[in-house]
Amino acid sequence: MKNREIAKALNTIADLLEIRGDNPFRIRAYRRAAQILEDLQRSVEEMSDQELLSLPGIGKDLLTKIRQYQREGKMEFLEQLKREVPEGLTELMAVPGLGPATARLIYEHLGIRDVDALERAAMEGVLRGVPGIREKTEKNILKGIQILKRTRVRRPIGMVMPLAEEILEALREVKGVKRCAIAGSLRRWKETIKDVDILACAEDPQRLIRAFVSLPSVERVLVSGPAKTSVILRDALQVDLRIVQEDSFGSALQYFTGSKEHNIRLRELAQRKGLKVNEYGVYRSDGTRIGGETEEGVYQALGLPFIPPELREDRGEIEAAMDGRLPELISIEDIRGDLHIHSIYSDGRNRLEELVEEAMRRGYQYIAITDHSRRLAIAGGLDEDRILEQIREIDALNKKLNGFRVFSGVEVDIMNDGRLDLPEETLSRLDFVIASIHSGLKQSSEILTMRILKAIGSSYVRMIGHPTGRLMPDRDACEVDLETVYREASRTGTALEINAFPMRLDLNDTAARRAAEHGVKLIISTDAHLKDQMGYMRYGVAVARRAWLRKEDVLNTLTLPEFQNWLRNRKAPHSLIS
DNA sequence: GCCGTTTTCGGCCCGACTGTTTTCAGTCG
Repeated sequence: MKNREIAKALNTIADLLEIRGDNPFRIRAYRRAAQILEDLQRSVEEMSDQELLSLPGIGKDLLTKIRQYQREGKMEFLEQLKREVPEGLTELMAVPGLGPATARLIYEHLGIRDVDALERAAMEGVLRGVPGIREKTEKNILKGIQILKRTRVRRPIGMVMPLAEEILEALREVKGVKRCAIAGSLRRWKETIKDVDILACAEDPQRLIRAFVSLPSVERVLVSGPAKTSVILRDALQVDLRIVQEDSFGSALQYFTGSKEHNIRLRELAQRKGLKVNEYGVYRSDGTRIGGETEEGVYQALGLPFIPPELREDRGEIEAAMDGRLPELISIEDIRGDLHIHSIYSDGRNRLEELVEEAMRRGYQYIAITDHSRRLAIAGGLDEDRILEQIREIDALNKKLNGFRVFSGVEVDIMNDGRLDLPEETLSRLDFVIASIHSGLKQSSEILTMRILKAIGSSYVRMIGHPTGRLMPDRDACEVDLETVYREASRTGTALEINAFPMRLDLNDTAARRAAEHGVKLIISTDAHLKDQMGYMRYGVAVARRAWLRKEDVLNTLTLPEFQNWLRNRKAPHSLIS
C-alpha cells in the first residue's frame, strides 16, 4: 500500500511550497490530496486512472504525480523543490508559532535549517538580528522548541478524554458559567488528539479565564485574550478555552468542532447559497442573521439535517446530508454486551464474579470471558485443562445468574503458520472463540493474510480480534490485505473486531467502514484486563460512529436471545481449514 | 492545483491573537 508514502510526498511538497511562498490554494490542493490518499481504503496501485480522477480533489496533474511516484518511487516536482528549498527547513515549521515565512527568513539570514541550531541561536540571542524578529519572538521560539520536544506525538483519545472531562467539570463549577462544552477533534472522537478545545459562555468571562489559567494542572499560559486563552498542562497537553456570547454558542460549537475540512466545505456551500457562516452565526448577504443559537440551527439554515460530530471529516457526510442519506448511527446505549474480556485466569486482574457484576452495572445482558491461549505464556495463556476448569466455573456461575449470561470463550493465538493454538476438541467446547495474531506481525502481506484466512476458515472461530495488530503510538497496522479478509469474513459470517482499547482502536474508523460496506458484521469489545477498562467501550463505539455504522452493523447490540441465535447459526460452511 | 446551476478563468473559508509593522503580516485552528 503506497498511499501513505505518496500522501507523505504530497505533504512535503505542500511544506516546501509554503516556504517558497507559493499560492496558498495550490498548497491546500496538495494537502487535500494527501488527506484523500490517507483516507482511501484501496491502494492507488489497484485503482484505474478514471477511479482516481473521480475523487474530488484529484485532477490530471496530481494523477500524473501519483503515477510517477508509483512507477519510479519519487516525484520529479518534489525532487526539484528539494533542490530549490533546503531540506530540513520544513523541520523548523514544526515549532509552534514558527511558520513558513519565518523559517525562510531565519534560513536566509542565518543559514539555520534544523531545530538544534535554531535553539542555540535563540539562546545566544542571535535570532533577534533577523528582520521582524525581536526579543519577544526569540523567546517565543525558545518556548515553542520546548513544547515541540515534549508534545511531538498525538495521544490516544482514551488518554486525553478523562483529562478534558476533569477540566470541564472544574470550569462548570466556576460562578457565572452558563455553558461549557468540549469541541474540536475530541468532540469528533478522533482516535488521537493533539490538543483540547473547550467552549464556554459566562456572565463574567474574566473570572472564568482567571479560574482556567490557575487550574492546578496548568503549567504555562500561551496566549490570553477575551475570546481565546490557551494553556499548556504539566503533562504537555495544550488546552484552548474559547468564550463566546450565549446567542452564538451553536455556531461557535459548530465552528470549533471542525473538522477544518468539513467547515471549509460547509462555508463553500453557504457561499453558493448567498450566505456567510462564521463562528458568530449564519448571515444573509444583507447582514441579516438567520442562525447561530444552536448547532442544529446552523445546519438547518444551510438546508441540512444535523450532522453528528463524528462524521464531520469531509468524507462524504455533506453530500449524504444533502441527499438525506445520513446513517442513523449506533450509540453507546445500543451495546448489550462485551465479548472480549480477560480474567485472572490469564493476564486480567479480576475474578469472574467481579466482571459479571461490572457488566450488570453497565446494563449489559451478557459477556464473554476470553483469556489468552497457552502459547502466549507471557500473559499466562491457558492450556486445555485450565480452559475446561474455567468452563466449569462459568457453568456454575450461569446457574446463579438470572437473565444474564456469561459465555465461555478464548482469545486463541493464530500461530505463525496460521494454525490455532488449541486443538479443535477444546475449541468445540467453547461458546465464543476469538482468533488473534500476537506475534510475527512483521511478516509479509501474503503470509499475514494467509494466517487470518486460515483462522476464518476454522469452524469454531467467530471473530478475528484486533485484525491489524497496531499499537499506538509505536506499532503501525501490519500489512494484512484487509480487502481479502473482508470478503472471506463476509462469506463465512465471521465477525471482525473493533477493539476499543485506547492504544488499539483496531479496526479503525476507515477500515471498519469499508468492512461494513462488504457486509461484514462487527463486534465492539474492550479487551479489558481490569473491570474498569470495560469503560473503554465508548471509544470503540466512537470508532464505529466515525465508521458510519448503524446498530444493525454491530453484533453486540443484539439482545441475549438474538445473540445466542447468531452463535448457533453459521452463515456458510467453512472449507479452508486443514 | 482543482473546479464549474453565476465561471474553462478566476475564483478558492474566516477570524483571533501576537508582535513589531505606524497599518499589518504571520500563525493558528
